[in-house]
Amino acid sequence: MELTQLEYFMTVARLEHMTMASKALGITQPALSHAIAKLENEIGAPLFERNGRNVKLNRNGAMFSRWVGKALQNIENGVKEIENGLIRIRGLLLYPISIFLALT
Amino acid sequence: MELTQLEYFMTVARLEHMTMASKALGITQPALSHAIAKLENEIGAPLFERNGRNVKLNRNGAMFSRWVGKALQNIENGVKEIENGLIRIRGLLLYPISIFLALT
DNA sequence: AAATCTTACGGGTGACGTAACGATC
DNA sequence: GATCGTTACGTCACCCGTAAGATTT
Repeated sequence: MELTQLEYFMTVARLEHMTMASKALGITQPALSHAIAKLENEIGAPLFERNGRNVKLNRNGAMFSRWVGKALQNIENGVKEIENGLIRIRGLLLYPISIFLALT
Repeated sequence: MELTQLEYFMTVARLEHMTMASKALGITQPALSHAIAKLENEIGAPLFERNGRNVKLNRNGAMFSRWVGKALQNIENGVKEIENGLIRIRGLLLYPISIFLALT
């Protein structure tokens, strides 16, 4: 299980449509279909209901998406916190002067 | 950024030692070193302090590890919830009877 | 010199794209 | 028959392992 898979999963979950999700993600739809199938395989249970025309989260998928949403949010927060803590001067990432002084 | 990278990161953060972490993860140490460097590159800032002899989380790494820990926990919870909600009969994953009855 | 991390480089696996198929309305 | 999802298959990128280099004690 990898983060790309999980982002694919969240996009399909939100749009409930493989083709549209694949376009939103910038990959082809077979690739997306395959990735979702692989994820379901790894989890050991299907996450969507297929009725031939569209896809929709089933009970497991709904539960899982809540946790995955939190996980992706946490990672995003972590990255943001680092980005906010640094300042960029002439292409170099440096600590703000205030923090630098506090550390020395 | 991928989940494997993040698990590598957490292991190195915990053990503060590339070689031991690589053994714990079952990969070679150059591979781990490379993976960590790649992660730091993607984030845009170093996450560890190197003093030639060992590695230790720096300020950014410490912040980031807190968020990543939460994220990995979230994903683990999601998988667990699915596993606990299902019962396995003759190789098939099925809802427990109680849930099945509640839905019908 | 021993231990540790980093850089260089080559090979095998897997993700993705194109094509063909299946199914539903 | 049009639209959408799945399966088949080949290619290219990337991860990892082996080897060599750099650095600290």
